[in-house]
Amino acid sequence: MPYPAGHRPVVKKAIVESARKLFNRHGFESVSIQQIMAGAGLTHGGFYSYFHSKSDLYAEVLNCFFTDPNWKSCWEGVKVDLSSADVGPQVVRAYLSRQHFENVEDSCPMVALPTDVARSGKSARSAFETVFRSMVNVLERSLTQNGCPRRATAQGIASICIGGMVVARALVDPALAGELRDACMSVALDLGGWSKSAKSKNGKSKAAAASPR
Amino acid sequence: MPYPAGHRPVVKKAIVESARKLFNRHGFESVSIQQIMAGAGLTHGGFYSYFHSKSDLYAEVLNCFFTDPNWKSCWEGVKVDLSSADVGPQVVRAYLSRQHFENVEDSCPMVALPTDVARSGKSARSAFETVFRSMVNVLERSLTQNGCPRRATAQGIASICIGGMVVARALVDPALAGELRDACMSVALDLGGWSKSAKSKNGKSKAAAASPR
DNA sequence: TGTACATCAGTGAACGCGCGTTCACTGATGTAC
DNA sequence: TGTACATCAGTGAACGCGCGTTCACTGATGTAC
Repeated sequence: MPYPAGHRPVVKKAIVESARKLFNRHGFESVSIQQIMAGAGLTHGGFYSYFHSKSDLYAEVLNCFFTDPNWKSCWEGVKVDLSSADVGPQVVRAYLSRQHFENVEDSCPMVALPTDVARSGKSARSAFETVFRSMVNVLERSLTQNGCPRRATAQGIASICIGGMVVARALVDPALAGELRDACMSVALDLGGWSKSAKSKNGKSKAAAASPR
Repeated sequence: MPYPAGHRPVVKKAIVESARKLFNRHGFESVSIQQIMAGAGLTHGGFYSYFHSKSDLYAEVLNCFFTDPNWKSCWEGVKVDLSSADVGPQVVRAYLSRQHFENVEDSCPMVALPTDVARSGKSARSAFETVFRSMVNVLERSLTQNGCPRRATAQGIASICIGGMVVARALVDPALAGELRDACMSVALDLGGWSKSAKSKNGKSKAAAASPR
């Protein structure tokens, strides 16, 4: 063997990483196996000793994303502490950050690939669903308890974050994209009861800031 | 000529319509010119007498969407009266309706194609931006006046609608997709001050319903 | 009205190309003796 | 330690295929006389 016994998993991970970045940037259809393998420093022929098909790799890319407990690659460089009580606003701020907006390659797959996934098979959509459920759970746990439907609010906040980023990436005008990210961030923080005015004014004005009348 | 003089525009429109439906369903890359032309009842060879390239057609499909002042094809069958004062909640309800969720072919392109557009050239993204600005404007005009940043709220509502639908389409579990649409609808209506509790209780509880504490 | 011609929308064969996938082979490594 | 062999990760040529695009041609229509 050209490499130590434990080497294949390392190579496999390199292929998945290469694929993740290329898929994030160009989508599923526009990326060839040759490009993916080249990104991992290999030739295309060896691909099928690691994966059954291109679709298989796609599902694995999405699943790997979920496997990472800290969603590290979701917003590379932006620290999110899952054990913190402040995790909700942290997630919102990181998700809608300029960093996450610009870093397409390391972006959350829910932002980069949602419509590709919607057109894909069960395994890809199942992986996507798991990622989404995780995000909603994290947000929900961070909402303070009361009688309101916290789960629905958490789903709404997640949708603003994902939708805002997806739309921002599709616009031409960078200024509008920035404005949209800011708007979504303030609305989302407000919905969660995490906005600055909420903290300073205690429980009443935070809702008023998001609801215009 | 095999057809009356004014026939070419009709045929061109048929090609655009065929392309719109196929792009909505399968994305830009996965649809061939042969399929598009077949959908319009023609063979592939004639395509280039109507369009310069496949990308050209793509931009035109998106532009046509904007051209339609009533966004008819956005939610085929769901009536939205743009002159009504209630247009905001009408748009939200139509956008997140089960009908719009299921009707992929006639779906709003911001739901079906946002990531395809994000990877495309300037013309496609410019068309997308115009559609988005229109949606935000319609929502903004429907928000009642007060000192709050109505534009930011309108952008947030639009992002919930688009994001909620994009995510719902990518999930495997239909029940979760339905729950998500409902959650986004209630959060969005609440943000706009259009929820039922807002109407009945007058100005205070509508905010509380969306903000969990 | 009838004939000859010009127009041009649409056809379908052909082009080069890159794709996903297969597979016989290479050659570096580990193992047996 | 040295030799012969087995293993197998990775290579690269080859496969059939469908793509976007081009273009010589067809044949139905409109026009001129």
